[in-house]
Amino acid sequence: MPDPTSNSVTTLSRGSGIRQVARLSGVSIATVSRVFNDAASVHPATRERVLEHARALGYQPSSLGRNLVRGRSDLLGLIVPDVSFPLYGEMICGIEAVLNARGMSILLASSHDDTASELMAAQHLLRHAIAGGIIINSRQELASFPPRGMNWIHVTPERDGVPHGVELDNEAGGRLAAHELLRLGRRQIAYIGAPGCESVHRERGFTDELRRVGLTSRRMQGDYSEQSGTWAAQALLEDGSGLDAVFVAGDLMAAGVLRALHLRGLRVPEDVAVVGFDDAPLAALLYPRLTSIRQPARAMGAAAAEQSLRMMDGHSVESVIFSPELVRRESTAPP
Amino acid sequence: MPDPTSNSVTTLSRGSGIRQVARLSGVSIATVSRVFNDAASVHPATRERVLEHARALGYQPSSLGRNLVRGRSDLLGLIVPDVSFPLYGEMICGIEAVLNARGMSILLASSHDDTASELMAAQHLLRHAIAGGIIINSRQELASFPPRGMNWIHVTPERDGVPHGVELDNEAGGRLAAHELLRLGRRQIAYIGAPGCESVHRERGFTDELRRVGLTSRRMQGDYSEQSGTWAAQALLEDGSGLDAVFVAGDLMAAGVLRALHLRGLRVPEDVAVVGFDDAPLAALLYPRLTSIRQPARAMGAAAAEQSLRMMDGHSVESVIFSPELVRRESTAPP
DNA sequence: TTGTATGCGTTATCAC
DNA sequence: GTGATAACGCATACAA
Repeated sequence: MPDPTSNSVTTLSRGSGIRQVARLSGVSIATVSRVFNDAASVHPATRERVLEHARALGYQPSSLGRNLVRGRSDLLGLIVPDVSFPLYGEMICGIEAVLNARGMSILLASSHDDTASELMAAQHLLRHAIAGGIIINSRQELASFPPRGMNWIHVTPERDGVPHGVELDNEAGGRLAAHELLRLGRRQIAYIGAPGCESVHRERGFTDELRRVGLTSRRMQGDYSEQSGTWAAQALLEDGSGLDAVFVAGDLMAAGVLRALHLRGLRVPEDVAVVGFDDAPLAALLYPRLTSIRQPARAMGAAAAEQSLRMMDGHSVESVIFSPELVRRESTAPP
Repeated sequence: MPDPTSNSVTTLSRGSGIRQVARLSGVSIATVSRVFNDAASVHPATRERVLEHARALGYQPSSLGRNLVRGRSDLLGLIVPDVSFPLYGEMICGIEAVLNARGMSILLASSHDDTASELMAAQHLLRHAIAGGIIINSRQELASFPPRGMNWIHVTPERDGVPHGVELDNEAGGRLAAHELLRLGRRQIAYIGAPGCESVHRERGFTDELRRVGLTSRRMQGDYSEQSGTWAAQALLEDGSGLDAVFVAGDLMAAGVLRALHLRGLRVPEDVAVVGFDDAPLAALLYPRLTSIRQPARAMGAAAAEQSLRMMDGHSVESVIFSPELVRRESTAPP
């Protein structure tokens, strides 16, 4: 075996390694390792000496080496459809906060709402021996997706009846919207939905609540875009059957609805009340400020991270369900 | 030395390793490695055989091992003030797209606009032997910050006169706004700024352009929040010296300006024209839709990633300066 | 309390 | 074209 210090030049050239610290401190690398994992017993004097030399050399233990020997990295893999979507950004913040407290960080990948790239992303993350994984709004079959060899936490509406991680109680959100609109005295209410099961659940809660007082609602289908909100609202207005409130499955679409109403010369909330969904930052900036069903994205992200941490530690995890909240703003009022 | 295959159970338990593939294929691990780095000469038949067994075992080379021996990981460290800020999200998307093409991914950290946590984040990333680093809107002294041992690409307005990476030509943005407002026939123009050098540069370009036609502008100071935009606009309106256009340093503040104008019963754009800055997604959703100076965030992110890649490959990098673009919408028109 | 020695999964340098 | 084998930087079981 070659002299452990013989290649110190190489090592130095890419930052000081554990060996330089050991050599200068007059101890073995094992002791240095112990100091930095402040686990076992190290003589206070020795520890001081090592720490001092480490500081002088600017030594930091390499995560690469540490993770390799541990067989698991200190990274959490995160797959998100699109980082630039505001709600996902919030979730990421929540995740990061929890992770930082454990000295871990996020390895980021985007799925672009595409099954194939989602799968590729997952495999890529797996190669890095991530300690855990979180997938936001996966497009895959929840039951079969997690490629294998590790468990993922899903942040997504319930599907396939599979327990999976964290979700929002979308039905409760729908009920919240209906309840508020009814409370305000609205009676001719419409729902504007979008593809995906979130929308289905929101609508179910909404119509259930209306049915309790013997009301039904008309419905239109959009695609979460502003434009589709405008179109849907226009269609609703055109058949002239009367409309005094509309519940929209997303804030972006709601922005389109507000515009259509305004173009038509209708006042919000006087003539028509509007309730959005998500409470994206945007909601508070629209004119009039949009009443919306708040999805606690940051908290949901944090919860997902905590579940993932539990899973890493070998504990069992259960699905945690978040309750949405009604945020009253200017777009709703009595007629 | 123990039999290399003696610990195959351990290895298998955490996913198949290079050794199982080698053993089953009847070749040495060196050959397997060669197959997956499709570099050197491997007999086509051998390659086929190895690939087949690898697929059957679900083998993927471990990034941990690979990065360790290479002394550098395939991760790019990214420090961003706040992931949930829309413009940063766009940049991240741009960065990711470029990185994916190289099979690299993003190691994410947040600075929360705080010097101390920014430094900690950088050190944390460094421990992971990141191949490169990008810092968005660093709070540090550009000249001294990059801790040491590696070079970072900064995405930030020019400061300290240090070349650093990618930036937006904020002065040009200011000129663009002024030019448009003048072209439309506006003459009583105000600027609403905010702390930081971006705002200073935007204002400089703006006033320069006004000066060319012998005009000056009034100014107010906000802090990029909607509320501050409202206050600034109200202050502008109250001293009654006339106002027919306002250039605002950020879209969020511009939203506040629109609201203040509306509350005052002034029509936009008929009475007062408004130009924002950034062209955040929000801009197109306000009422009226906001004319704004577009900051090509996605392209800037991509450029930063490309510069970082160049740096990793040992090439020199130069600062790349992006030109903003005027996006005309409903908030501007002739008086 | 400390040192020695081994192995983590991979790449790369030599031989053959 | 292929196989040994030495690193890579670290943690840890075991010996001292």
